[in-house]
Amino acid sequence: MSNIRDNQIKEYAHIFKALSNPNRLKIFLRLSAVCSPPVGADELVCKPDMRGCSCVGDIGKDLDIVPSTISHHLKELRQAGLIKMERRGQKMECWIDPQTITTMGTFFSPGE
Amino acid sequence: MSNIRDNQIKEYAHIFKALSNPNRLKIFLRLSAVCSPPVGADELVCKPDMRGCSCVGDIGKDLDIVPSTISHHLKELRQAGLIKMERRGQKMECWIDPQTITTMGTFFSPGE
DNA sequence: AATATATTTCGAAATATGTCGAATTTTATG
DNA sequence: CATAAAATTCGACATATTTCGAAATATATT
Repeated sequence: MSNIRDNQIKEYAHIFKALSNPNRLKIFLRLSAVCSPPVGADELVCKPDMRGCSCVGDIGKDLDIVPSTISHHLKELRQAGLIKMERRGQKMECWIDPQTITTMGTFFSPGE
Repeated sequence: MSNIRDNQIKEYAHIFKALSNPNRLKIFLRLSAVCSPPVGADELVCKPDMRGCSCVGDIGKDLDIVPSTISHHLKELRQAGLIKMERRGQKMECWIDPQTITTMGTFFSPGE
């Protein structure tokens, strides 16, 4: 009894759930403000003047949360489709997925 | 240690949490599609051809959820600022708060 | 290879959530 | 006033979430 609309609703609910935790929302906003998406297919970049901004450890220091918790939250954001992640050496680079943000923008303005 | 930005983040998180449950999201979308805000200060209206659309019982029948649960969900949506409610006789009229929707629209398009 | 750094995985514990049914409250009607 | 209809409140229970610390894994450096 679960049609397509039902699945879409679950997807949106998933995204909202990912943003429903204040700490996860903070992480999201931090990434939003600071990081840009990868420029090429294989190459990831953060804004040069903000190097290292998107790593687990640094986010954790900012928010005073232990790495294991940050890792968990990032996983949730990723599974909801809000961010992307890729290992770069020891560190884990993560950035906002602009696709999903665009989709969400239209959600709250169905009129036009 | 909680500044203004921290409170704003909590408010947004509250809104996202309200929409994070599939059933609550369905209720929200149903109200979105069907009801219009009150025209005057004291007068509430639903679209004429959809009369009765926003009552607890009717929503419950649609979603196959008992009234007490619907009531609970509506309370959450209201407390998050997403909907407004007012008694009209035995029934409870509820409608989307357009103010909050507008606010949410800007959340996902900070650029312009 | 040994050590250091960064992250993830794995319990575990406290708290929160979703849902129901029963009882209560509010309003309408005979 | 007695009964019916609609909604809310209250307990209860199962499940989910948030967070941490310890242990494991991945990568870099000496």
